[in-house]
Amino acid sequence: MSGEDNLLRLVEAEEPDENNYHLQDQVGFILRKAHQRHVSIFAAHIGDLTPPQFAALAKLYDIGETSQNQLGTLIAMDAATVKGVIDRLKARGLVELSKHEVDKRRLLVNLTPEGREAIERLIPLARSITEETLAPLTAKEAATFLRLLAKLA
Amino acid sequence: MSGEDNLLRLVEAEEPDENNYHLQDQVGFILRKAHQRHVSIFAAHIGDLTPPQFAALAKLYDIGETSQNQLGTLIAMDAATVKGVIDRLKARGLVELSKHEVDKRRLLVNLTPEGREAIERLIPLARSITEETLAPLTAKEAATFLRLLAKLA
DNA sequence: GCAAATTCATTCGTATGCAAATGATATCAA
DNA sequence: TTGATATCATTTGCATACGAATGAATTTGC
Repeated sequence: MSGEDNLLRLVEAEEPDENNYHLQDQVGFILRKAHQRHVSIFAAHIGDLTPPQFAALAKLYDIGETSQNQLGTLIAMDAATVKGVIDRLKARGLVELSKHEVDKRRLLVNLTPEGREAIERLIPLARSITEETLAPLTAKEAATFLRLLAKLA
Repeated sequence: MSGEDNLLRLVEAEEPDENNYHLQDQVGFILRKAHQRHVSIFAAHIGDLTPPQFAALAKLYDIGETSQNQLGTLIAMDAATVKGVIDRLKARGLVELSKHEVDKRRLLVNLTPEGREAIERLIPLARSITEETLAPLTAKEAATFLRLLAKLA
């Protein structure tokens, strides 16, 4: 029956099933899809800010004023990407920029009062986003997943 | 000691540690970093093709000719994104386009001989990429991780 | 103390990724 | 049959993401 059909198919294909490549089983492909799903959940909860923009605000709220480059390192963005993100946050009045007094290469970034207010308002929503993203897993599975995911990141 | 310092810090902050928001512990942030790492590994092994371009070729190799829209569904890309990917693969001679005889809305996509040759050459490299991406995990952890990741994607 | 190397930031080019609007075609339903 | 819907593809606009090149400022090494 099914087994014979599979055997026949494999013989016809002249290669065992293990040698076939299934895109949908590859970690990179699934990782990309999981990330897409998260971004979609994020957008449904926080429509007027992207995850990278939120990350920048949350990190500034956590550590206070820092250089654009240092901020990029902390939120895993290269220099070109972080510049664009900060430019857009600045245009919306959520962060302000200033020059480092000593090291003239550095551009300091800090939250404005509006930015602080925004991030304080958004953090509860971010908790919901995390919760919804992990909703397909049990609490135990979610803990395991986060532990293993952190190892890969 | 350390315990007293922590207590003091929490009292000063006037909130328990559980109420703090740590960006680096959020699933979305780690997911984004893990995806970035995978893309970087991919680029180190396959420099002249991106993961989405590879996904398109691999899926066409798997299922044969299909419409651009259907291909997008199978590789998790919206219509606008898949168009750009296919345009670039076409410009490189790896896929060819044709009109559907019956349904004039549809644009059929198929591998060229060069595209077939390319994907056959690249699949072994893709296996290495998967392996390297999962390298921080044991075999058992990797199996668990893929199972849980699939639930989220 | 000075030349070399490094760091910080910017700019350019290319490639996803998605929302929204549009046009062409096909299907459904009254 | 025809009018309303739905599907397929394209285009535009915006937002990451990163490599490479550039320039300014700092640090290192000798």
